[in-house]
Amino acid sequence: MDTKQRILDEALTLFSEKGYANVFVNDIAEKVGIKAPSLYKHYKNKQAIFDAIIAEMNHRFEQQAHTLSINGTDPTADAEVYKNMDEDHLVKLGTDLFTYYLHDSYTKRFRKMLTLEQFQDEDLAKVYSKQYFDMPLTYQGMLLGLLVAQGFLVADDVPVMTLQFYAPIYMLLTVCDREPEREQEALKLMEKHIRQFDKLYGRNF
Amino acid sequence: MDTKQRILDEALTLFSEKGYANVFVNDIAEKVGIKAPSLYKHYKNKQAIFDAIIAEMNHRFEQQAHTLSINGTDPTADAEVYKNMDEDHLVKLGTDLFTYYLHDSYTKRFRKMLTLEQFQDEDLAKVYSKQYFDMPLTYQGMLLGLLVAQGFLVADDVPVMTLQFYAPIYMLLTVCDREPEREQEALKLMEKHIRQFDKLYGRNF
DNA sequence: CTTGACGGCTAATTCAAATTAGCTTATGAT
DNA sequence: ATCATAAGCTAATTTGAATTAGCCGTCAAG
Repeated sequence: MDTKQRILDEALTLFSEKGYANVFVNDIAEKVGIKAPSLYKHYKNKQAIFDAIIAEMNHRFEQQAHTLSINGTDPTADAEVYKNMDEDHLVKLGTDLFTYYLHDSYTKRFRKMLTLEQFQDEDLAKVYSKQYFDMPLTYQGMLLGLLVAQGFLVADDVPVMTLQFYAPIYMLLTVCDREPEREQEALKLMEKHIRQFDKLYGRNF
Repeated sequence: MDTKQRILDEALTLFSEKGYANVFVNDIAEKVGIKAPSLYKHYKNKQAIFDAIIAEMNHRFEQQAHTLSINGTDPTADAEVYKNMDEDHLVKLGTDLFTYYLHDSYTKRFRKMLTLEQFQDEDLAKVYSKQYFDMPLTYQGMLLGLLVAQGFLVADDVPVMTLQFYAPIYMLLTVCDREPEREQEALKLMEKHIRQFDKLYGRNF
């Protein structure tokens, strides 16, 4: 990886741990293995580093949204997968989602950085909500909607059902971001949550 | 309110909006209506202001925990209240909880400040988790447990049920902290969530 | 009625962090 | 071969925020 990219990488790590204002260009340079003034050969200033990270993040998010919407708007593709879904599959779905979000290096650092910067301006607030509230609800809503269509789940209000599926997962994720040592506890609770969710929605009510 | 307290108050407001590092003692002084150096007549330095806020927060949290545990460990008190609970009562319970947490000035500012500072050190992380994860689950678990005991709800795993009740409320709260203009949307979703929750747990499964 | 401490002010001072200046070396294109 | 550029370095410089020094008015206790 070239220096320019490594700067973004190390800066992102630091920003996600301490927040923009608590990171000094010196810290970033040190991690990269160069002196602070050399950073300015690559970026105009500290803010430009932050902006570049946000730009890259938006780019990745867009790609992700694009991918999801391609898969998502082609019900036949997913429908096959979920044709004979059962509780264990649903648990795996949730657990994989959780584990991916929790451990994927970019995902994790972006999320933590956004957590710390979300109140700085409206744009960041919107990005956060979109990425961790609206999009998951939309996407998972499509999946769960499929399961309803398949007769695997029963619900008269899919958006609310989706909220009830996702919110506990989201909440446990934020706990683990803060206290990584609680991951096992969180995973256990999550599995119980999904099994219970399946029982609740798995039959008529 | 005397100056010493007003400093804490204005500082808390600013910290909750911009985070500790982005607030200058000058800003605080200005809000209080004095010059920066005068702050030092009341607090040793900027950090001491932050510490005093945390101390006050811990104090309030402890009082709250104490109050809750008094009411909570006396089932007869709450049992009466929930004897003839119905769906509308449950909606009111959740809505009140949500509205209180969202609008109470101290609660809101403490929560937002903790959100921004939660990764700074382990203590703050623990306080956050305790206050917004463990305690609500414990306390609401007791309430819901009572409703189960009354036969109003049915569940074999109360902790998971509680998570499913609380997590959506928590998540909608964080959305509103970030984008206050979404409050109405959030309230509507919340009401639907609770009604659905009641339907799900209101009969055997 | 005076004195001391409380709380405010202005004018420094300090200090750390961001940024700029200007030199050096390597390297790839002409 | 040389020259332009990229990318590093050290040594300033700038800036701005926190803090300290030291002065002043008020007021309550003696």
